[in-house]
Amino acid sequence: MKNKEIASRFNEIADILELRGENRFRINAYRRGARSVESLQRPIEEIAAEGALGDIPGIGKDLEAKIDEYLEVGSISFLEELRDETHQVLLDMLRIPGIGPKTAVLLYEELKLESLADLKRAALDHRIQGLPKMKAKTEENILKGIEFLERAQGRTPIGEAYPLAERIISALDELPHVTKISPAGSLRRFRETIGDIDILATSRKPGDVIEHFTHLDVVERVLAEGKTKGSVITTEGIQVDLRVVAEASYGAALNYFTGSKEHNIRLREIAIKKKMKLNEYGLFKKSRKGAEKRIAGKTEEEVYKTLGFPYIPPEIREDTGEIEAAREGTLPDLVEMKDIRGDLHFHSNWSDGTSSLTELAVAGKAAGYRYLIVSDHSKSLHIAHGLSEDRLREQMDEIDRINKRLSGFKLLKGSEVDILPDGSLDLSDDVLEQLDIVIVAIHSQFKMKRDAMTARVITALQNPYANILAHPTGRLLGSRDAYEIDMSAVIDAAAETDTAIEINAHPMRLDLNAATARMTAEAGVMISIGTDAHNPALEMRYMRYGVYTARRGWLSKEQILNTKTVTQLLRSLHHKRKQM
DNA sequence: GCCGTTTTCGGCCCGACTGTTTTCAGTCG
Repeated sequence: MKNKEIASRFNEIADILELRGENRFRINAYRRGARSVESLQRPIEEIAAEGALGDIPGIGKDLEAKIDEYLEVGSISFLEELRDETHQVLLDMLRIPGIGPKTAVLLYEELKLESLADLKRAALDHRIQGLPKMKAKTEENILKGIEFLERAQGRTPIGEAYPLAERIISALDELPHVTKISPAGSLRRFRETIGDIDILATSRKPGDVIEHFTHLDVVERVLAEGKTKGSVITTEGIQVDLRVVAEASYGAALNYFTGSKEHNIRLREIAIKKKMKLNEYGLFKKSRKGAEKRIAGKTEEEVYKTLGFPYIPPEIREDTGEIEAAREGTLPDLVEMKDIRGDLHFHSNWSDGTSSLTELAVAGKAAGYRYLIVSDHSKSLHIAHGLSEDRLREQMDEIDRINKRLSGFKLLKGSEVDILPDGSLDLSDDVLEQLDIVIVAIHSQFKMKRDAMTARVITALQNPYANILAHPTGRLLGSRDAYEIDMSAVIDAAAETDTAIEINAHPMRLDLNAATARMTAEAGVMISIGTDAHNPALEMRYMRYGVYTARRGWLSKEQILNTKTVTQLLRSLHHKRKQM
């Protein structure tokens, strides 16, 4: 799948054109094309093969030819020429916060830079102040920008960002004159990683709120402090932006600051066609005399309604079809936390978890669940004290004993069985047959060739007892890439063999991711959400990241295994055993 | 460079904050 490669090349073209001061609309066309290609739900090679590149929004004749060229020869000659004429340090400088194309070119030409190290040295030697429009402050900001770049590598996982945002929000919420406060941005859309944390509030005294915010304990450095907007870096190195708006604008502002940018642009374009104007202060209509009147803005619902749409939930505001679905009245009824009846991936202290079976039952019941699976590792996974077949039988007896003492709640007998390199399972069919639910997953030999890995997983799915494929791509956010595997083939096999695929809710996994989960469910495969918790006190709450990933994948509760009752769940899973 | 209920040319999302300026360009989201 070359979507990302092509998107990044279009963005690079845009960057270079911007450095050269080209027409900004031409630049924007490349950026729009890049976004469009990156957000495609399927491999661009497939679309090219169908001759349907021109149907992608933002892709016209020119960009289509460049995509074809890249797919055929692996490069784009136009970009190669641009690269030949552009020094790398110019592109490097664009990654420094505060430096845009104009400043980059000026610094490059005046200082004869060869690298970012040169720029840092120039700043330290005070050779930047004195250049046109550059003084001591500019120099200081450039140094800070370089430091930020060196320190803050990449984005923050939502599992870190969300709790931090909640702490800041609850601290600000205590202020007497803060009336409303909410997360916004990619955090509210529950993206798996967050660039910076956006928070929106309403207050009669916006300046006081901003001032309080910039003096919170978690603040290490203040980047900006205005009348309605404050921006800080926390001690963890995460940027947090706070905006304070008036009550009458809250809905419009929440919509604006939640994004995505692509979604917002679509909404604004629609507003313009309806002779309206949408900004963060509201939705406005122009009178004949040219005066503007606010016709919506207090709530998001009001903004969408006045534009002629139903409410679109934040998690799907990515311009991947939600505007069209809203127009046609076919928006999905997204799964919610309250629909979840149980956790379908959990470890006890029989393998590498921290808690006893009884403690699991107590925690599950306290969380309001009706069931919770015990899915300890199987024998091959020595490092996690995987259970032998005898130990697993003992555990099943113990679960039976505990269940007799419970009412309205059930521990399910499960196992997270290793998929061995040849695709066979680590436990015999005799034992698997006695389990309520069999999870299969890969924990070894990650570096197999793509075809072999795909065949390995498909073989496992063909076992009549395999119910759920867990963390199917093996990726760990920020530390390990997905292994080489053809997910389209795996999804097809799951559909054929009546096997579910997991959204692993652990915030460092989120595997399946939202886009693949959407593809999977569209193929008619059931999705299971499991926290993979090893410590209930800390990790059970990860369920929300799984549910929000499902929402980002457009899933309704009918497509999620663990919204079913125990009876429905076991009946649907055991259907496969009878079939095969 | 793309696009069309403004349709093959002439538009293209919009405003806050900063740092340098005396009225604004650059950057960011």
